[in-house]
Amino acid sequence: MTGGGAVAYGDVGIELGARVAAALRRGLGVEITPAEAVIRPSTRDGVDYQCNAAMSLAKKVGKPPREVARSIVDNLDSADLVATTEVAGPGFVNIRLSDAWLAGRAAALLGDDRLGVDPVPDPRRYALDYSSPNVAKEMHVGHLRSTIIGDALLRLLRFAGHEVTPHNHVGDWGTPFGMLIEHLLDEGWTPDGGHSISDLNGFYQAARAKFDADPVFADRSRKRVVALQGGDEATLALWRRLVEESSRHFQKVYGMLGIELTPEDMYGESFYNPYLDDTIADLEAKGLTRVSDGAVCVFPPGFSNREGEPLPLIVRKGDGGYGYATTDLATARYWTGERGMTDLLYVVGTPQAQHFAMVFAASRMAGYLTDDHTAEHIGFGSILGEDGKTIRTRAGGSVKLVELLEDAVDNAAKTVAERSSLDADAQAAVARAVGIGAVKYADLSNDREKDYVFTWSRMLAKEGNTSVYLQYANARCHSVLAKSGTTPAADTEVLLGSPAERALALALLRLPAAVEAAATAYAPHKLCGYLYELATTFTAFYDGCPILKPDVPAEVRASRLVLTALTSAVLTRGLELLGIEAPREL
RNA sequence: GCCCCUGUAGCUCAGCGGAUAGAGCAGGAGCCUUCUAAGCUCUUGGCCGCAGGUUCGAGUCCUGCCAGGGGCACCA
Repeated sequence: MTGGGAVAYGDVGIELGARVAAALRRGLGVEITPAEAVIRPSTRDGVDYQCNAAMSLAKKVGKPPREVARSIVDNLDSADLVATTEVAGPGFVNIRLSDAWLAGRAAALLGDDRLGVDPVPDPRRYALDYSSPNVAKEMHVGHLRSTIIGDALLRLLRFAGHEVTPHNHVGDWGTPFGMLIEHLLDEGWTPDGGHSISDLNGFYQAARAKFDADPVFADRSRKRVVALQGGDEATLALWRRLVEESSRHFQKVYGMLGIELTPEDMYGESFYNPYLDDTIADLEAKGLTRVSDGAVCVFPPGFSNREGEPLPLIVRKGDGGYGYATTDLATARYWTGERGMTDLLYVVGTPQAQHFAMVFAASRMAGYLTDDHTAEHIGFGSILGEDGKTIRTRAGGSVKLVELLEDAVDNAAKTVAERSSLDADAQAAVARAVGIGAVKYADLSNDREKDYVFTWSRMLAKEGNTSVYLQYANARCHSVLAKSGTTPAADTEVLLGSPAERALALALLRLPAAVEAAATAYAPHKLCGYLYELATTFTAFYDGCPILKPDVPAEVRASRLVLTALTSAVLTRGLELLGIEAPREL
């Protein structure tokens, strides 16, 4: 018996939970789900998993917790996978898996592309909003977290078995474009191209400066906004050039970061422009709007302003223009209505929490979100400098993403040059993998909702819980595998003769639980934590269990090579889910 | 004033209502004629902000307080 139904591998905890649930049904006539069996990995010596269900069930069943635990143990039909059980403390059931089952389960992972992770039985259709840079502005550290976290979630959710459509809510519309286009014309641009902007920030700042200093220019700019929004073709042509120019910059950054977003994923503010009037008309038709201080508003219940009065979501401003609330409502309506998505995710900083709460509330009032939909603001904290304040350059400006990434790669290159014996090209590739990986891992390994302090020393750290540690462990795997001159065969028997081997097999089987935890909580750091544990477990194995030494028996050597190959496969897959490269050699 | 988030080792952080709260960094002591020392082993270091409550059991849930951050009508 290896689990029930379609579940071929899955999570060991769920498997054990199912056995415990059966035992409770058999022994005490109690019905619980496998999850309610509260199976947790144990940190105690000689114990692999513990079941904590007995204590909470005691009252319901009317028996002392230890007696419930005793009943679980006595009725457990698990001779195939459990070696020993014991009732301990107030009513814990300590479980040690059988070596044979563990070995068999580990061996079965070889050649399994999904490494034991079953696709979710109930796939959802996600629309995932992330990155969201602004046209005509260089990407800065403020965009880093949304981009990295969003991309990791895209990979994680897809691997978990969901359908995910990313959409990049680029800031490509609004009043600033009047001045930007006028400035473009002053610079001699034509709609036909042949121009480029080497310094997007400089371009924006120059336009801004002229707007502030020159009333004539400011006036032209305002007229240009009207022309743009009125659909003037010549103006639109220039606007498109500006968007293209910026898009080139975004793609450069995405390329450096290894982000999967493409120009096809761009659903900028302008995209929703044609939907805005209709959305407002729809809200009005449903009687959800009220004019307040000249603005058309929706008042979702439960929100109040400084004076304790109802807080509006402004759908049409007093001057007739649209705010971001309008766009966000149209966005929700579009992705659920026209694209049939079931779950909307927005990877946007936590300061926007109230805004999204209001947009979701209004979307439910309008029926854009129903009981069949979920909408979630995937908030994240700010990146702080070492002074605990929002990170800035010494000059007080925002830190450019390109420069930050180049610094990270340069720094990695120095270390690579000191330690690597690879040729120059390969070293450059490794430096990119290590440098970019370090930036991403430093971000992803923290709980995304909290602010995190950015320090170069930690971001570029080569020790401890870092991406390099994982990459290094993986490279060691590949090194051994290459030296072995063989490829572990799928039917190789896995032998767990030492605690280190056993611990490694156990760790390898925990990928499904890690993926599930990370995907359901939209929390990549949970996967990071697991991968780091796996890597430390492997390193202990690597340290204590010779693989290729001459005195190692052939069957032990073959088994250890399987464990090594599996470790590499899990690390590589895990890093891929985080969007981090796993070079075969460092 | 109201709402949201955060407070865990010197620092940066994990911690799923469960047993003696874990990592990394920094500090201390060791380990390379041996598969990658970007590594390993050992070690020092905790009134989990404070006070109550719920629970068989609370860092975790509830209430109050303190401290820090953020948000609170036409910028997104």
